[in-house]
Amino acid sequence: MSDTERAPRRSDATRHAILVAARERFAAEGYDRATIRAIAKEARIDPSMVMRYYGSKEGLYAAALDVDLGMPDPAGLDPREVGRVLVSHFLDLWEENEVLSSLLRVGTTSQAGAERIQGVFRDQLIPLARQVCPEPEQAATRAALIASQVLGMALTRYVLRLPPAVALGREEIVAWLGPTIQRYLTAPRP
Amino acid sequence: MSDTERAPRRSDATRHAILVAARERFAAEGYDRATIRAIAKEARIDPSMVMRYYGSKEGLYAAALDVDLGMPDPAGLDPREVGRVLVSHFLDLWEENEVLSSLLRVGTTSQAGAERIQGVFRDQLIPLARQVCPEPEQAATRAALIASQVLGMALTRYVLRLPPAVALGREEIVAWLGPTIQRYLTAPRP
DNA sequence: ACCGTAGGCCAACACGTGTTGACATACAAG
DNA sequence: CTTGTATGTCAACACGTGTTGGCCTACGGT
Repeated sequence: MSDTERAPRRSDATRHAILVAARERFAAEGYDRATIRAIAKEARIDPSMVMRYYGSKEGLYAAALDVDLGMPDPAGLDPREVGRVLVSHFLDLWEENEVLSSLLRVGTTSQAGAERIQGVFRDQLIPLARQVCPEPEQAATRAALIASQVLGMALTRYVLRLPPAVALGREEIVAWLGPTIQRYLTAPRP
Repeated sequence: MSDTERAPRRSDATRHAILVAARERFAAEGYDRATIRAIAKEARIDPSMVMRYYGSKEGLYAAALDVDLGMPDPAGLDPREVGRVLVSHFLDLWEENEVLSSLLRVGTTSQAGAERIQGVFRDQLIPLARQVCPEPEQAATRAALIASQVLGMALTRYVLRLPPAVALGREEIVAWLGPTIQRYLTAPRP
Protein backbone atom coordinates (compact mmCIF):
# COMPACT_ATOMS: atom_id res chain seq x y z
CA MET A 1 0.00 0.00 0.00
CA SER A 2 3.04 2.19 -0.20
CA ASP A 3 3.13 3.35 -3.83
CA THR A 4 -0.01 2.36 -5.59
CA GLU A 5 0.82 4.58 -8.55
CA ARG A 6 4.05 3.99 -10.39
CA ALA A 7 3.26 5.61 -13.69
CA PRO A 8 5.44 8.69 -14.17
CA ARG A 9 3.27 10.43 -16.67
CA ARG A 10 4.77 12.54 -19.39
CA SER A 11 2.61 15.46 -18.34
CA ASP A 12 4.02 15.73 -14.84
CA ALA A 13 6.13 18.70 -15.87
CA THR A 14 3.06 20.54 -17.06
CA ARG A 15 1.15 19.71 -13.93
CA HIS A 16 3.99 21.07 -11.88
CA ALA A 17 4.26 24.23 -13.98
CA ILE A 18 0.57 24.85 -13.47
CA LEU A 19 0.89 24.49 -9.71
CA VAL A 20 3.86 26.85 -9.57
CA ALA A 21 2.08 29.44 -11.66
CA ALA A 22 -1.09 29.06 -9.62
CA ARG A 23 0.74 29.68 -6.35
CA GLU A 24 2.39 32.70 -7.89
CA ARG A 25 -0.85 34.25 -9.14
CA PHE A 26 -2.94 33.34 -6.09
CA ALA A 27 -0.28 34.84 -3.84
CA ALA A 28 -0.04 38.01 -5.87
CA GLU A 29 -3.72 38.65 -6.51
CA GLY A 30 -5.91 36.48 -4.32
CA TYR A 31 -8.48 33.97 -5.44
CA ASP A 32 -10.85 36.18 -7.39
CA ARG A 33 -8.41 38.29 -9.34
CA ALA A 34 -6.14 35.40 -10.21
CA THR A 35 -7.64 34.12 -13.45
CA ILE A 36 -7.18 30.69 -14.95
CA ARG A 37 -6.17 32.36 -18.17
CA ALA A 38 -3.35 34.26 -16.45
CA ILE A 39 -2.18 31.14 -14.66
CA ALA A 40 -2.20 29.17 -17.90
CA LYS A 41 -0.29 31.90 -19.69
CA GLU A 42 2.36 31.94 -16.99
CA ALA A 43 2.63 28.15 -17.25
CA ARG A 44 2.78 28.51 -21.06
CA ILE A 45 -0.12 26.20 -21.76
CA ASP A 46 -3.76 26.46 -22.66
CA PRO A 47 -6.39 27.32 -20.03
CA SER A 48 -8.25 24.16 -20.83
CA MET A 49 -5.31 22.10 -19.55
CA VAL A 50 -5.92 23.50 -16.12
CA MET A 51 -9.45 22.24 -16.26
CA ARG A 52 -8.36 18.87 -17.55
CA TYR A 53 -5.85 18.29 -14.77
CA TYR A 54 -7.54 20.00 -11.84
CA GLY A 55 -11.20 19.95 -12.75
CA SER A 56 -12.06 23.49 -11.76
CA LYS A 57 -10.61 26.65 -10.33
CA GLU A 58 -11.54 25.49 -6.85
CA GLY A 59 -9.78 22.20 -7.49
CA LEU A 60 -6.66 23.97 -8.64
CA TYR A 61 -6.77 26.16 -5.57
CA ALA A 62 -7.09 23.13 -3.33
CA ALA A 63 -4.17 21.42 -5.03
CA ALA A 64 -1.97 24.52 -5.00
CA LEU A 65 -2.43 25.40 -1.38
CA ASP A 66 -1.63 22.37 0.68
CA VAL A 67 0.58 23.90 3.29
CA ASP A 68 2.89 22.34 5.81
CA LEU A 69 4.23 24.76 8.37
CA GLY A 70 6.95 22.32 9.33
CA MET A 71 6.79 23.40 12.94
CA PRO A 72 9.86 22.42 14.96
CA ASP A 73 9.59 19.93 17.76
CA PRO A 74 9.59 22.04 20.92
CA ALA A 75 10.86 19.16 23.04
CA GLY A 76 14.49 19.79 22.20
CA LEU A 77 14.35 23.54 22.77
CA ASP A 78 15.27 25.78 25.63
CA PRO A 79 11.82 26.53 27.09
CA ARG A 80 12.80 30.15 27.59
CA GLU A 81 13.75 30.57 23.94
CA VAL A 82 10.72 28.99 22.33
CA GLY A 83 9.07 32.35 21.61
CA ARG A 84 12.03 33.67 19.67
CA VAL A 85 12.50 30.38 17.85
CA LEU A 86 8.89 30.34 16.73
CA VAL A 87 8.98 33.91 15.43
CA SER A 88 12.17 33.16 13.58
CA HIS A 89 10.66 30.04 12.08
CA PHE A 90 7.58 31.93 10.91
CA LEU A 91 9.69 34.62 9.30
CA ASP A 92 11.59 31.98 7.35
CA LEU A 93 8.32 30.47 6.29
CA TRP A 94 6.85 33.71 5.05
CA GLU A 95 9.89 34.86 3.17
CA GLU A 96 10.73 31.71 1.32
CA ASN A 97 7.26 30.47 0.65
CA GLU A 98 4.66 32.41 -1.23
CA VAL A 99 2.04 29.81 -0.40
CA LEU A 100 1.42 31.58 2.88
CA SER A 101 0.79 34.98 1.34
CA SER A 102 -1.57 33.28 -1.01
CA LEU A 103 -3.33 31.51 1.81
CA LEU A 104 -3.79 34.72 3.75
CA ARG A 105 -5.12 36.62 0.76
CA VAL A 106 -7.52 33.86 -0.12
CA GLY A 107 -8.52 33.40 3.51
CA THR A 108 -9.82 36.94 3.73
CA THR A 109 -11.57 36.58 0.39
CA SER A 110 -13.52 33.35 0.43
CA GLN A 111 -15.15 31.12 2.95
CA ALA A 112 -13.23 28.13 1.60
CA GLY A 113 -9.98 29.98 2.20
CA ALA A 114 -10.91 30.86 5.76
CA GLU A 115 -11.74 27.25 6.46
CA ARG A 116 -8.44 26.13 5.06
CA ILE A 117 -6.61 28.46 7.44
CA GLN A 118 -8.73 27.14 10.28
CA GLY A 119 -7.56 23.67 9.32
CA VAL A 120 -3.89 24.58 9.35
CA PHE A 121 -4.36 26.33 12.65
CA ARG A 122 -6.16 23.39 14.21
CA ASP A 123 -3.84 20.66 12.91
CA GLN A 124 -0.46 22.30 13.17
CA LEU A 125 -0.51 25.14 15.67
CA ILE A 126 -2.79 23.94 18.45
CA PRO A 127 -0.91 20.61 18.85
CA LEU A 128 2.33 22.50 19.28
CA ALA A 129 0.77 24.74 21.91
CA ARG A 130 -0.57 21.68 23.64
CA GLN A 131 2.96 20.33 23.98
CA VAL A 132 4.49 23.50 25.33
CA CYS A 133 2.03 25.37 27.44
CA PRO A 134 1.57 24.51 31.11
CA GLU A 135 -2.18 23.79 31.09
CA PRO A 136 -3.01 21.86 27.91
CA GLU A 137 -6.68 22.76 28.12
CA GLN A 138 -5.70 26.37 27.41
CA ALA A 139 -3.70 25.37 24.34
CA ALA A 140 -6.35 26.48 21.84
CA THR A 141 -6.69 29.92 23.38
CA ARG A 142 -2.97 30.47 23.54
CA ALA A 143 -2.51 29.24 20.00
CA ALA A 144 -5.12 31.75 18.88
CA LEU A 145 -3.25 34.57 20.60
CA ILE A 146 -0.05 33.49 18.88
CA ALA A 147 -1.83 33.28 15.55
CA SER A 148 -3.18 36.79 16.02
CA GLN A 149 0.28 38.22 16.49
CA VAL A 150 2.05 36.19 13.83
CA LEU A 151 -0.64 36.57 11.19
CA GLY A 152 -0.91 40.23 12.09
CA MET A 153 2.75 40.80 11.42
CA ALA A 154 2.49 38.88 8.15
CA LEU A 155 -0.53 40.94 7.20
CA THR A 156 1.03 44.32 7.86
CA ARG A 157 4.42 43.39 6.44
CA TYR A 158 3.76 41.14 3.46
CA VAL A 159 0.22 41.96 2.38
CA LEU A 160 -0.62 45.52 3.37
CA ARG A 161 3.05 46.52 3.29
CA LEU A 162 2.86 49.26 5.89
CA PRO A 163 6.20 50.98 5.35
CA PRO A 164 7.48 50.80 8.94
CA ALA A 165 6.58 47.10 9.08
CA VAL A 166 8.45 46.44 5.87
CA ALA A 167 11.43 48.42 7.14
CA LEU A 168 11.78 46.31 10.26
CA GLY A 169 14.83 44.10 10.26
CA ARG A 170 14.51 40.41 10.82
CA GLU A 171 16.25 40.47 14.19
CA GLU A 172 14.17 43.44 15.30
CA ILE A 173 10.99 41.50 14.67
CA VAL A 174 12.32 38.52 16.58
CA ALA A 175 13.33 40.75 19.46
CA TRP A 176 9.95 42.47 19.65
CA LEU A 177 7.59 39.58 18.93
CA GLY A 178 9.59 36.81 20.59
CA PRO A 179 8.73 37.85 24.15
CA THR A 180 5.12 38.39 23.14
CA ILE A 181 4.78 34.87 21.81
CA GLN A 182 6.66 33.55 24.80
CA ARG A 183 4.18 35.22 27.10
CA TYR A 184 1.12 34.04 25.17
CA LEU A 185 2.50 30.53 25.35
CA THR A 186 3.77 30.19 28.89
CA ALA A 187 2.72 33.09 31.08
CA PRO A 188 0.00 32.42 33.64
CA ARG A 189 -3.46 33.42 32.59
CA PRO A 190 -3.84 37.11 33.40
CA MET B 1 -16.40 79.01 3.56
CA SER B 2 -18.29 77.17 6.24
CA ASP B 3 -21.26 75.67 4.42
CA THR B 4 -21.00 76.32 0.74
CA GLU B 5 -23.76 73.82 -0.03
CA ARG B 6 -27.17 74.38 1.50
CA ALA B 7 -29.29 72.37 -0.86
CA PRO B 8 -30.72 69.33 0.91
CA ARG B 9 -31.46 67.29 -2.14
CA ARG B 10 -34.41 65.01 -2.31
CA SER B 11 -32.16 62.08 -3.15
CA ASP B 12 -30.12 62.21 0.03
CA ALA B 13 -32.02 59.26 1.47
CA THR B 14 -31.12 57.15 -1.54
CA ARG B 15 -27.50 58.22 -1.41
CA HIS B 16 -27.37 57.20 2.20
CA ALA B 17 -29.07 53.87 1.55
CA ILE B 18 -26.50 53.12 -1.11
CA LEU B 19 -23.63 53.88 1.24
CA VAL B 20 -25.09 51.69 3.98
CA ALA B 21 -25.63 48.83 1.59
CA ALA B 22 -22.16 49.26 0.11
CA ARG B 23 -20.50 49.07 3.53
CA GLU B 24 -22.54 45.98 4.29
CA ARG B 25 -21.62 44.17 1.10
CA PHE B 26 -17.98 45.26 1.03
CA ALA B 27 -17.59 44.13 4.62
CA ALA B 28 -19.22 40.78 3.96
CA GLU B 29 -17.58 39.91 0.66
CA GLY B 30 -14.66 42.18 -0.12
CA TYR B 31 -14.24 44.44 -3.11
CA ASP B 32 -14.37 41.94 -5.94
CA ARG B 33 -17.23 39.75 -4.83
CA ALA B 34 -19.40 42.64 -3.75
CA THR B 35 -21.26 43.51 -6.92
CA ILE B 36 -22.95 46.79 -7.74
CA ARG B 37 -26.07 44.84 -8.57
CA ALA B 38 -26.16 43.28 -5.11
CA ILE B 39 -25.54 46.61 -3.42
CA ALA B 40 -28.29 48.24 -5.46
CA LYS B 41 -30.68 45.43 -4.65
CA GLU B 42 -29.99 45.78 -0.94
CA ALA B 43 -30.58 49.54 -1.21
CA ARG B 44 -33.76 48.82 -3.21
CA ILE B 45 -32.78 50.92 -6.18
CA ASP B 46 -31.46 50.39 -9.68
CA PRO B 47 -27.76 49.66 -10.27
CA SER B 48 -27.55 52.64 -12.56
CA MET B 49 -28.29 54.94 -9.63
CA VAL B 50 -25.05 53.88 -8.03
CA MET B 51 -23.23 54.96 -11.15
CA ARG B 52 -25.10 58.26 -11.29
CA TYR B 53 -24.27 59.20 -7.73
CA TYR B 54 -20.80 57.71 -7.30
CA GLY B 55 -19.46 57.50 -10.81
CA SER B 56 -17.97 54.05 -10.62
CA LYS B 57 -17.44 51.12 -8.33
CA GLU B 58 -14.13 52.58 -7.22
CA GLY B 59 -15.86 55.87 -6.49
CA LEU B 60 -18.48 54.14 -4.39
CA TYR B 61 -15.78 52.29 -2.54
CA ALA B 62 -13.94 55.51 -1.82
CA ALA B 63 -17.12 57.17 -0.56
CA ALA B 64 -18.16 54.20 1.55
CA LEU B 65 -14.90 53.68 3.32
CA ASP B 66 -13.85 56.94 4.83
CA VAL B 67 -12.90 55.79 8.26
CA ASP B 68 -12.25 57.76 11.43
CA LEU B 69 -10.78 55.67 14.19
CA GLY B 70 -11.66 58.36 16.74
CA MET B 71 -8.54 57.64 18.71
CA PRO B 72 -8.68 58.97 22.27
CA ASP B 73 -6.35 61.74 23.35
CA PRO B 74 -3.65 59.97 25.35
CA ALA B 75 -2.79 63.13 27.27
CA GLY B 76 -5.50 62.62 29.85
CA LEU B 77 -4.74 58.95 30.43
CA ASP B 78 -2.79 57.07 33.04
CA PRO B 79 0.39 56.28 31.10
CA ARG B 80 0.43 52.79 32.56
CA GLU B 81 -3.07 52.06 31.36
CA VAL B 82 -2.76 53.29 27.79
CA GLY B 83 -2.24 49.79 26.38
CA ARG B 84 -5.43 48.44 27.86
CA VAL B 85 -7.37 51.54 26.90
CA LEU B 86 -6.25 51.25 23.30
CA VAL B 87 -7.16 47.59 23.02
CA SER B 88 -10.54 48.31 24.52
CA HIS B 89 -11.08 51.16 22.10
CA PHE B 90 -10.20 49.01 19.13
CA LEU B 91 -12.56 46.28 20.25
CA ASP B 92 -15.39 48.80 20.43
CA LEU B 93 -14.51 50.01 16.99
CA TRP B 94 -14.51 46.57 15.43
CA GLU B 95 -17.70 45.41 17.00
CA GLU B 96 -19.88 48.38 16.33
CA ASN B 97 -18.52 49.35 12.97
CA GLU B 98 -18.49 47.10 9.96
CA VAL B 99 -16.45 49.64 8.03
CA LEU B 100 -13.32 48.18 9.55
CA SER B 101 -14.04 44.61 8.51
CA SER B 102 -14.73 45.96 5.10
CA LEU B 103 -11.50 47.89 5.05
CA LEU B 104 -9.48 44.87 6.08
CA ARG B 105 -11.08 42.60 3.50
CA VAL B 106 -10.60 45.12 0.75
CA GLY B 107 -7.07 45.89 1.91
CA THR B 108 -5.97 42.34 1.33
CA THR B 109 -7.76 42.26 -2.01
CA SER B 110 -6.78 45.35 -3.91
CA GLN B 111 -3.90 47.74 -4.10
CA ALA B 112 -6.26 50.67 -3.59
CA GLY B 113 -7.51 49.08 -0.38
CA ALA B 114 -4.01 48.52 0.93
CA GLU B 115 -3.15 52.14 0.27
CA ARG B 116 -6.23 53.28 2.10
CA ILE B 117 -5.19 51.31 5.17
CA GLN B 118 -1.73 52.79 4.87
CA GLY B 119 -3.35 56.21 4.94
CA VAL B 120 -5.37 55.50 8.07
CA PHE B 121 -2.30 54.08 9.72
CA ARG B 122 -0.16 57.07 8.80
CA ASP B 123 -2.68 59.78 9.70
CA GLN B 124 -4.31 58.33 12.79
CA LEU B 125 -2.06 55.78 14.43
CA ILE B 126 1.45 57.15 14.00
CA PRO B 127 0.52 60.59 15.42
CA LEU B 128 -0.86 58.94 18.52
CA ALA B 129 2.30 56.91 18.94
CA ARG B 130 4.32 60.06 18.49
CA GLN B 131 2.51 61.61 21.45
CA VAL B 132 2.94 58.70 23.78
CA CYS B 133 6.19 56.94 23.13
CA PRO B 134 9.41 58.14 24.70
CA GLU B 135 11.46 58.64 21.54
CA PRO B 136 9.21 60.18 18.90
CA GLU B 137 11.52 59.10 16.08
CA GLN B 138 10.57 55.49 16.86
CA ALA B 139 6.88 56.27 16.69
CA ALA B 140 6.38 54.77 13.25
CA THR B 141 8.03 51.51 14.16
CA ARG B 142 6.09 51.17 17.38
CA ALA B 143 2.84 52.06 15.64
CA ALA B 144 3.54 49.31 13.13
CA LEU B 145 4.05 46.79 15.92
CA ILE B 146 0.77 47.86 17.48
CA ALA B 147 -0.97 47.61 14.14
CA SER B 148 0.38 44.12 13.64
CA GLN B 149 -1.12 42.92 16.92
CA VAL B 150 -4.41 44.77 16.68
CA LEU B 151 -5.06 43.97 13.03
CA GLY B 152 -3.95 40.41 13.67
CA MET B 153 -6.56 39.97 16.38
CA ALA B 154 -9.18 41.54 14.14
CA LEU B 155 -8.17 39.22 11.33
CA THR B 156 -8.31 36.02 13.34
CA ARG B 157 -11.46 36.98 15.24
CA TYR B 158 -13.65 38.87 12.79
CA VAL B 159 -12.49 37.75 9.35
CA LEU B 160 -11.00 34.27 9.61
CA ARG B 161 -13.09 33.47 12.67
CA LEU B 162 -10.69 31.00 14.25
CA PRO B 163 -12.95 29.42 16.88
CA PRO B 164 -10.72 30.05 19.92
CA ALA B 165 -10.30 33.67 18.88
CA VAL B 166 -14.05 34.10 18.55
CA ALA B 167 -14.57 32.43 21.91
CA LEU B 168 -12.33 34.87 23.74
CA GLY B 169 -14.17 37.24 26.01
CA ARG B 170 -13.73 40.93 25.67
CA GLU B 171 -11.94 41.33 29.00
CA GLU B 172 -9.68 38.39 28.22
CA ILE B 173 -8.50 40.08 25.05
CA VAL B 174 -7.86 43.30 26.90
CA ALA B 175 -5.94 41.45 29.58
CA TRP B 176 -3.76 39.56 27.08
CA LEU B 177 -3.19 42.23 24.44
CA GLY B 178 -3.11 45.27 26.70
CA PRO B 179 0.35 44.57 28.10
CA THR B 180 1.62 43.71 24.63
CA ILE B 181 0.51 47.06 23.24
CA GLN B 182 1.83 48.78 26.32
CA ARG B 183 5.22 47.23 25.74
CA TYR B 184 5.31 48.02 22.04
CA LEU B 185 4.47 51.60 22.89
CA THR B 186 6.65 52.40 25.87
CA ALA B 187 9.19 49.68 26.55
CA PRO B 188 12.80 50.47 25.70
CA ARG B 189 13.96 49.17 22.37
CA PRO B 190 15.04 45.57 22.89
C1' DA C 1 -51.95 74.95 -14.53
C1' DC C 2 -47.60 74.71 -16.61
C1' DC C 3 -43.09 73.01 -17.43
C1' DG C 4 -38.15 72.30 -16.47
C1' DT C 5 -35.51 69.33 -14.08
C1' DA C 6 -34.05 65.96 -10.81
C1' DG C 7 -34.95 61.18 -9.46
C1' DG C 8 -35.56 56.68 -10.93
C1' DC C 9 -36.07 52.44 -13.94
C1' DC C 10 -35.22 49.56 -18.07
C1' DA C 11 -32.75 47.39 -21.61
C1' DA C 12 -28.66 46.89 -23.64
C1' DC C 13 -23.62 47.01 -24.56
C1' DA C 14 -18.86 45.43 -24.34
C1' DC C 15 -16.02 42.71 -21.89
C1' DG C 16 -13.83 39.08 -19.10
C1' DT C 17 -14.77 34.97 -16.75
C1' DG C 18 -14.89 29.67 -15.92
C1' DT C 19 -15.85 25.96 -18.54
C1' DT C 20 -16.64 22.69 -22.54
C1' DG C 21 -16.13 19.89 -26.61
C1' DA C 22 -14.21 19.18 -31.15
C1' DC C 23 -10.09 18.74 -33.32
C1' DA C 24 -4.83 18.26 -34.06
C1' DT C 25 -0.43 16.10 -32.76
C1' DA C 26 3.13 13.20 -30.59
C1' DC C 27 4.20 9.22 -28.35
C1' DA C 28 4.35 4.16 -27.35
C1' DA C 29 2.63 -0.63 -28.12
C1' DG C 30 1.27 -4.30 -31.54
C1' DC D 1 3.61 0.87 -40.32
C1' DT D 2 -0.60 1.06 -37.89
C1' DT D 3 -3.32 2.11 -34.12
C1' DG D 4 -4.76 3.71 -29.67
C1' DT D 5 -4.09 6.90 -26.15
C1' DA D 6 -2.21 10.66 -23.78
C1' DT D 7 -1.11 15.58 -24.46
C1' DG D 8 -2.17 19.80 -26.09
C1' DT D 9 -4.63 23.73 -28.95
C1' DC D 10 -8.60 26.32 -30.76
C1' DA D 11 -12.87 28.33 -30.80
C1' DA D 12 -16.91 28.91 -28.67
C1' DC D 13 -20.56 28.93 -25.04
C1' DA D 14 -23.17 30.72 -21.17
C1' DC D 15 -22.95 33.79 -17.71
C1' DG D 16 -22.10 37.77 -14.71
C1' DT D 17 -19.85 42.04 -14.55
C1' DG D 18 -19.37 47.40 -14.72
C1' DT D 19 -21.18 50.76 -17.33
C1' DT D 20 -24.21 53.64 -20.56
C1' DG D 21 -28.04 56.11 -22.65
C1' DG D 22 -32.86 56.56 -23.37
C1' DC D 23 -37.13 56.91 -21.32
C1' DC D 24 -40.77 57.64 -17.84
C1' DT D 25 -42.37 59.96 -13.59
C1' DA D 26 -43.14 63.25 -10.10
C1' DC D 27 -41.86 67.04 -7.73
C1' DG D 28 -41.29 72.33 -7.17
C1' DG D 29 -40.99 76.93 -8.74
C1' DT D 30 -43.59 80.38 -11.54
